[in-house]
Amino acid sequence: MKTVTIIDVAKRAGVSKSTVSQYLNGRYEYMGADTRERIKQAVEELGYRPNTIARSLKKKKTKTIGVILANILYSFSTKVIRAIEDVCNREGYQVIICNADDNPSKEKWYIEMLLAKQVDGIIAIPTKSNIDLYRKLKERNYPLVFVDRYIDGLDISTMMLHNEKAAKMCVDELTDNGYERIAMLTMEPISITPRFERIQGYKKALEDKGLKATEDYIASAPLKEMQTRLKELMALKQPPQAIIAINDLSFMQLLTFVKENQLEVPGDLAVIGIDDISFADLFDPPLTTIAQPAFDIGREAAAALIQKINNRYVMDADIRRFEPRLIRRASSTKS
Amino acid sequence: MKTVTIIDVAKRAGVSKSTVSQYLNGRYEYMGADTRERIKQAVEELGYRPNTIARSLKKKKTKTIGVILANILYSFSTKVIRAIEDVCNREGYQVIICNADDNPSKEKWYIEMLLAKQVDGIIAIPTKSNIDLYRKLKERNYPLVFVDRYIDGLDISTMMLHNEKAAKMCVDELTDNGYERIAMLTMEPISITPRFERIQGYKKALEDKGLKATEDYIASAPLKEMQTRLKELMALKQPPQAIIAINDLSFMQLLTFVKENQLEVPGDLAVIGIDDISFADLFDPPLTTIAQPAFDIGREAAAALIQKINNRYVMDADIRRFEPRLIRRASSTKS
DNA sequence: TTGTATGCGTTATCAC
DNA sequence: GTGATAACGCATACAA
Repeated sequence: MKTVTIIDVAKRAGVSKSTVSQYLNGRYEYMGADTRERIKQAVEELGYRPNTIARSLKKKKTKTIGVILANILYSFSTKVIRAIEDVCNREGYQVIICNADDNPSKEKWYIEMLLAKQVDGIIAIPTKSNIDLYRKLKERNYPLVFVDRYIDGLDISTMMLHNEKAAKMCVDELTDNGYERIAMLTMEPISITPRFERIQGYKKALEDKGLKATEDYIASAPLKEMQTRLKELMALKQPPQAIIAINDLSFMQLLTFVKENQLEVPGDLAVIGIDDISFADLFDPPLTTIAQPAFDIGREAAAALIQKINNRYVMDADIRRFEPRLIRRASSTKS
Repeated sequence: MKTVTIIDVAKRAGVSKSTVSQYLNGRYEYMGADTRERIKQAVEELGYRPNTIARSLKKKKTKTIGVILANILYSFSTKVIRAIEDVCNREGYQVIICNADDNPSKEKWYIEMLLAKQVDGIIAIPTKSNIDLYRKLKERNYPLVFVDRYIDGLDISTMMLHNEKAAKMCVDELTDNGYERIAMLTMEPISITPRFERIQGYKKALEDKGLKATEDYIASAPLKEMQTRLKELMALKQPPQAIIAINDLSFMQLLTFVKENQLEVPGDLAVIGIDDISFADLFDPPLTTIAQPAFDIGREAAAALIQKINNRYVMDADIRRFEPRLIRRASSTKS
């Protein structure tokens, strides 16, 4: 697999390699029509393919970006990635994906690798632990965009759901339907932005309605222990009449609990989940959800990153909030 | 963001860049302990990061692979990608993902880009249309592994489900439960490997059981028209008693149909689906599925590719079949 | 219009 | 043990 270079093409076409380079970069003004044709021929005959690596070394642009996320298996991440890849493809960029698994040292390793690979920019769903590294990049003016999670004091543009509003939508939908004892189910840790903000929004919304937000009703647990946690929650003297699942994974757990305990929804318990799970319509009864515009978020993140790469002006410290959307189905209606 | 190079490190440490290079590549035998220490210092103080691009240009290895698939939103692809990324990460490779959307020209464009980027190898869920390009790569001995789909006459190692067996499992499960009129629901086109083979397996399995496989019972349609197609199927003089969904997307359609027409499962209609959908346990009744080991497939694909890259012996023309697994739930039991 | 020379940041081959 | 120096494949300023 001997590689054919620009020199081979030049020889074949009987010109110098600069001329070929001109041709390859579309600067046709600088050559005769016949030369151009000869080069075209030579390129085809030799099956020549420019070596992007060499070009990158020279131009200091790789036309590649890196995306660091927790886990591509999460449907939000998958959608974000898909949207990012779409706009990148359109702009001639390619994307390297990195599953950091919410592991700071893995995240750090990926950042280092991406930088060593000279990627033109990075989109990340960051953990809080590499804040120093991110800060250094920011100081160097390195193109960087965050998604889903905000890191305080870093001033990096971030694309995220309007989490408080999403939680408020849940609460309002339930109170409108007459529910008063409303609990929230969340995964741990609760410190990451979306969970934190949704819990805040939940509390505020309850207060707005003149309801008290007791800590008892905020049920947090790691995924594996969620069934136990739910059992405790429902064993309170005053068990909730409705539960808000903070994201799709929690929602799955909640539904499993409902099913195993043969609770009637919404009769025994109303439920509503943030994130639009694929089978919301298929469940019995259909599930009310708050959808977040994952594709929009991904698209805008990619667009912003590319703008930064191109050195166009992008307001940094710019947290863009995306609107949640209530999809009303039967699981939250009046019982 | 002025880049600090190996030369800066050399100056700082008071040695030549060759020595630094030695150091960076771990050939410590060729230097004194003090030099080594000085270089280490210099690297840290300058925050030096080797430029992988330059290294790649010299070594003709990028430690990067490309993965071309139809759509990362499909759960099979997502799992495969995740597994690939895992083993690549462990081996120091990074992965560029490409959503070709089953569009041959997009696929071709991605292949060209990946080659231009000098990726060390490619894993693809190929369309049939770029067979010539793939053949050329194969002839050049370029590291290439296929997943999910087999291309006849190309002799490229392929990792895929034992599709016929999967279909047979469905049929057997249903006949064991007394069903005789068994239909199959599939997306179009039916020419791609998994669909084709599953349909074959379905036919054979029926014959094995002494049942006739009528064309009437093989319902194929694009996703959007599947509801109509199902209506037709169920309107036959002899409608099926059971339907096998050929993959998760078809299965979703089938379940939607069931729900909208308030059919009782498995009383009115037994159902079973290939691919393990996430809510199989949550549906009412729980859904019998045939799971395919997507992670294993991805892992083995990546392992095989890396072996090829390292020039270790890999049997090509080696189609590795992975075992489907029946997860028996209520939707296929005796009515 | 086309050609020459130089550099991008590394690695590798040899001298010293 | 260490240091020049020549590649790697391409882009570009400048000369012709």
